[in-house]
Amino acid sequence: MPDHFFNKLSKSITLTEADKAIFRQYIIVKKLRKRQYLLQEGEICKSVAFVSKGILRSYLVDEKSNERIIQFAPEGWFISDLYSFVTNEYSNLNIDAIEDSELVLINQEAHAHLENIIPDFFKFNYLQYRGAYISLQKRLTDMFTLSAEEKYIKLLHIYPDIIQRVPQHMIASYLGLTPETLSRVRKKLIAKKPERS
Amino acid sequence: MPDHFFNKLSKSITLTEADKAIFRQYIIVKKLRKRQYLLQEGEICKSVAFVSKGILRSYLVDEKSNERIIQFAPEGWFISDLYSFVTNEYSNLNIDAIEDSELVLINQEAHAHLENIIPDFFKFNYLQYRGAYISLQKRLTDMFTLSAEEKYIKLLHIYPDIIQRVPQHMIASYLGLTPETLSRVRKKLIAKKPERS
DNA sequence: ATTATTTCTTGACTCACATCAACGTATTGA
DNA sequence: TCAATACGTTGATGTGAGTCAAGAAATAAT
Repeated sequence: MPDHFFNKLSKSITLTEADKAIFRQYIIVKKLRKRQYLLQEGEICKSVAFVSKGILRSYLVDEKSNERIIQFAPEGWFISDLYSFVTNEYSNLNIDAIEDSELVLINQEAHAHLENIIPDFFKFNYLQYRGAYISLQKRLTDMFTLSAEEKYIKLLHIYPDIIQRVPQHMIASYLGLTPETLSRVRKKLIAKKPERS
Repeated sequence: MPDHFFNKLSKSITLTEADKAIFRQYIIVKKLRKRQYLLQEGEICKSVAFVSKGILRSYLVDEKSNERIIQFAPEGWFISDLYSFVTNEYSNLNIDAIEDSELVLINQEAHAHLENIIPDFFKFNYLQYRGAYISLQKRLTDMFTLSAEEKYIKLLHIYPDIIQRVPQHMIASYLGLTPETLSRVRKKLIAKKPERS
């Protein structure tokens, strides 16, 4: 089951068979049904999840109980509330499955231990965080700079796959729009550049 | 001059005198006058800057030639275009000094080399990136969730020092507001809760 | 199969913030 | 010291996206 996970690691670092054997001792494979929570606000985020199948989302719920999606994680991605994971503070994020999914979980102790005994795993996380920071910065400037339509088009180019798989109102939430606005944006776009059949 | 820099590192990792001696071989101390550029868009970001005195900003300029401030870096902070620094692609960011400033520069080669020979420096950067990612995520959700007034109040609480030192229109730009809007927000706030003398 | 639930669309209306424009006040610099 | 430039305020007006409400389509559940 964790093959997909090992493949992911192998893209950035060198993993020996011995390393894999160690990993297997510490990781937990878990399935999640659609709509099932991995983390609920108020809990402490005890593990990082690698998605080997399916797709999850992290989001927070504001005072008016609107959901704000922070991140989608389809297969090959990691998801967690890093803040809570690192500080052991209560999370204000929710993470749940959008489709039936399969995960590889690494809990706090395992994560720290693995980083210690497998230096390349430490390096892997270094690269992950650095990369995540860089892309989040891009996203932030886009959110500032772009109109609703431009945001949607950009997402369409960067993650066409996610747009296919995820309900439209979640896309809207991720982009910081209302479902109504996104619906109108799409209508306008379809009028401009009709679907080829 | 790089004392401030060493202090900063020492807060997260252990630095021996030998380590410091190595650092001194690789770092460059540089002064920047107010309004002077450290990086201009179209260049490749060749170094990471630690601010030991003064304050810098990174920003991008959109089609309508509005400035969008990404980050302020007062003393004790790092600034660079990490994307360009890591990938060697052309930067679309500008970095300049808001006040006369003093920097410690570490260029790409030095940075990579120092990470190799001083494992704790590697660890330090790991922590930096991780922390930067976490706080950027908070900022992103704030930008989505909060009104102009709430954004300003939040900034006032988190970085009161920066608000004191930086022209108001730059605060507006950082918050994704126009100077006019910020001016009106402040007027309203002062009316509500008058300055104590 | 048909009810229930979730998701998407459309229209009418509102509003927070942007834009445009003019002017007052600091700061800076030869 | 007196332009010049940078910075901040205020008012009038515009607009993109939100809100509210109602119904249509699609999906899921029994």
